[in-house]
Amino acid sequence: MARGKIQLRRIENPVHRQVTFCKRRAGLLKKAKELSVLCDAEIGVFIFSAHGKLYQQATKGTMQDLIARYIKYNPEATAEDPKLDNHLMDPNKEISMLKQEIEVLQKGLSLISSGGGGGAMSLDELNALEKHLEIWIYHIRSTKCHVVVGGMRLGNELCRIYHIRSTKMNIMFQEIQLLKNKEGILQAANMHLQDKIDEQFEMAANMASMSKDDLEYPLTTNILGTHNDYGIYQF
Amino acid sequence: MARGKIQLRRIENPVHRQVTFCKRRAGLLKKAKELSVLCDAEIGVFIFSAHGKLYQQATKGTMQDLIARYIKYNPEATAEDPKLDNHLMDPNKEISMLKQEIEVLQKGLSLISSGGGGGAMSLDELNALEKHLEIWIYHIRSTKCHVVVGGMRLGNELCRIYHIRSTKMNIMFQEIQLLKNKEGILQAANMHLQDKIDEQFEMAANMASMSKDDLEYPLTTNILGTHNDYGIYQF
DNA sequence: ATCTATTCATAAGA
DNA sequence: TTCTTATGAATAGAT
Repeated sequence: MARGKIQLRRIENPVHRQVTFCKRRAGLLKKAKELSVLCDAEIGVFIFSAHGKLYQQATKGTMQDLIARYIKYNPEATAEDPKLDNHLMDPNKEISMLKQEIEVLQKGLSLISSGGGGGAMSLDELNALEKHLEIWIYHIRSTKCHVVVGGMRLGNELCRIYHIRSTKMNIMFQEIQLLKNKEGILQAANMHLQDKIDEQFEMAANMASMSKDDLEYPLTTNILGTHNDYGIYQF
Repeated sequence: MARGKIQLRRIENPVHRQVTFCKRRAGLLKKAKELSVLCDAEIGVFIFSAHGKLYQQATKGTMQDLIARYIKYNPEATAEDPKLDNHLMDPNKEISMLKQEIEVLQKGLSLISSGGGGGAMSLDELNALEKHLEIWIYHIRSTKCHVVVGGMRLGNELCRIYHIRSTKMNIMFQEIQLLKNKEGILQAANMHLQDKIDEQFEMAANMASMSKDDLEYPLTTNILGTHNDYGIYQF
């Protein structure tokens, strides 16, 4: 509409698209407000960006009320939709239902996160978790979530701590690599020493007919085993 | 906006108002369609005229789906109300809040379960989970939702999921302790071996007058140094 | 409705 | 984002 007409199709350049989205979104909401004021109309607009973010405007009252009015306007159209039906049921009943669902979900989450906390979980914990996971998977499958975000704000402090943790984990990871390398070197050194001992044993045996058993130290190669034999986890 | 600017207030002349309503309504819906196409957004508009007639447009899918999406997203419903007391708030708003909370919980749980089948989580699974969490937190951070009060429960859930990272760190910490122990054992084994070699050397020297230098291996005790000499960090 | 004179919205570039 | 500016679009008022 300015400095060159544009085609009525998706703008491929992401930067241009984003800029245009900002401008036109503002323009659309402004137009809606103007129309509402000038002509005494009640208008609702909601815009989901490609990334799933919601922008909305309700020119009179709340969007909730507008939606209620919309649903009331053509009841037969929405009657089949169970999602919308929920909003028409008894509020108290629905609230208790939802709270129950939340409880199930919270149980699942707490079991998982606390159970995994110390490394190994007890058998009882595993059984309980399994049971809750089944319930929970049922809930997820029966819910079509095509919505990305719940509107939550993560405090700056939490974000900062989060990144510090990332850094610390990286350091820990390096540390583990280093220790593994050292382990490898020590194992090699031990084998070398064992070889030397064996060698010396041969010499000594040849010279004095000693018993070999007195000089063998399997500790160095077998007792520790390989690291992964501990079986706690794998990197 | 032509042949004279107009004031942004209700048009009193009913004829003018009706004409303007027709024109601008068409313009608004056209703008909505354009924005949707150009920027790949999903937009719903509904207009109730002063006399209660409904005009609507859903740029993708149906208006019902859009409303369902809106209801599931619904950051506004939980954002406005500073009152936290569940029992005193508007039932509709509470329902929206609870649904949002459920969504958050399901999201977190789905991340966890997609990785962990039914048993303890491996570190690999935790890594994958962590990656998902980062994306998730990114989404949360990039959402300008003014939700402050989503309630203690919502915050706690986030924290609980967040602490899965702690689980990973605990595992890493255990791993490091384990490696350090192994290092100590290996060092001790090496010293023992070195002692045995020295011992054998003495015997051999006594028997055959060999040079001690041929059998000493300082590698085992000095080259690696102690673990903390690497100085990367301290717990 | 249709027509135009204007005002508005906005694409492109910084 | 935000600002500027040249242009295309939308539309108020007349027909």
